[in-house]
Amino acid sequence: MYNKLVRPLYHPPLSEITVEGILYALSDPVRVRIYAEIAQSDCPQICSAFLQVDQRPVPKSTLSVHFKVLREAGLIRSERRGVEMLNTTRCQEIGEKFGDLVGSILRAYQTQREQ
Amino acid sequence: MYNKLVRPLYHPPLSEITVEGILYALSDPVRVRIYAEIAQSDCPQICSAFLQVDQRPVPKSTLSVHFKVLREAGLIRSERRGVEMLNTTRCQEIGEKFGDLVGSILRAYQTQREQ
DNA sequence: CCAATAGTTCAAGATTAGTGAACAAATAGA
DNA sequence: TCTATTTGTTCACTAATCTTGAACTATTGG
Repeated sequence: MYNKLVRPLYHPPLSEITVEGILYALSDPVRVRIYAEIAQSDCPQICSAFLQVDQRPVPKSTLSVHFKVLREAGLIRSERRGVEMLNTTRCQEIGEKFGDLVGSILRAYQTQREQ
Repeated sequence: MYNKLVRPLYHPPLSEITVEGILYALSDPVRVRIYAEIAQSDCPQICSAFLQVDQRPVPKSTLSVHFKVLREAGLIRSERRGVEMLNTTRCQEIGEKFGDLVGSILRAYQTQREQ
């Protein structure tokens, strides 16, 4: 009956995380919003928490792709719990490698939103 | 004889410069290389200085597009002098608006290149 | 089991990127 | 004033990437 397979999620090791990958992932307004929300929250966030971003609906297939981009850029870690996915940031690892890169991106977006 | 027109170059005002535009522009390895070179040089750089980037040839139509992306993201200013274009960064203006965003991106790329 | 829920995959259309060839614009030299 | 040369832009076409509805997988609760 079923013939499609859901492949296990890929999380790149720190050595494979690149600046271009991070910048690309965060150059999309919806993706930064998602990332920023996960980063500032103290508990893991599930994907479907973002079916609306900035009052706009995000189709769930699109949302799935956004999470994949963030994950494969090395920005987040996704872990299945039951029927949901728990998403957390990998900001500590990235901080070790790239210093305050991600922090200054988030601050710049914050500044932009305030204007 | 001629029927195509070269439009004047557009430089967005500071108010139109966005974080997403900057991240997108700098998420391309060739473009950051160009930008970094312009930023660290004390004299304006001409476009054709980058017909080779990282030992690889860059077609000049492609190069023209890269400069356009950097320019329209607000990262550089291009001024024609004679037959050449002089390119300089707008890092001071951007710094006023977005703090150390661009600096930390360049540092992260530098770190990456050293590994 | 079955229904419900959360997320992924696929496929098709839309959008964007890369580039060779033709062109534009400026200049230097005759 | 031509003409050749140099630098960069524009166009048009192809390739690559993005978006998203529909179908599917996976897990759980009843």
